[in-house]
Amino acid sequence: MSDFFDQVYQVARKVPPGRVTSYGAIASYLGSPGAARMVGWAMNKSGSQEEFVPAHRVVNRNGLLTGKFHFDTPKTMEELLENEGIEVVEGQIQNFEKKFWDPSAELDLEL
DNA sequence: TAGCTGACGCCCT
DNA sequence: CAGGGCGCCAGCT
Repeated sequence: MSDFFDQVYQVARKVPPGRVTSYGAIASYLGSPGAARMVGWAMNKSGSQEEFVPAHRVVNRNGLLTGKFHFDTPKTMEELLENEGIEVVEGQIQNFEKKFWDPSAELDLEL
């Protein structure tokens, strides 16, 4: 089971509330810097997972909510983030640099 | 079965 | 400074 996808889900679940990470960061953490696309694709499949996956805490390296349209409504992602104390304007996370949570740095490759 | 696409990222022109 | 193209791995048609 523990495939690229599962790894992504596990890391995504480890993202603390009020923090966000990027697809590339997760991909790099898993050992495939160029597989950022897979992370996004995994998020899409996250709905099939029995365990909830905070896909709203995963954005692109630009801090932009690129996948907000994949939620029930385009506003869902923004609301979830703002609900955690993250300021979002026009799908863009404010102070993204400060909210950014790097698994490679925080988890220190424990996985 | 083989090919295309996909919620990204970085390099090159 | 801006735009376009290639690379990544796996799932879906």
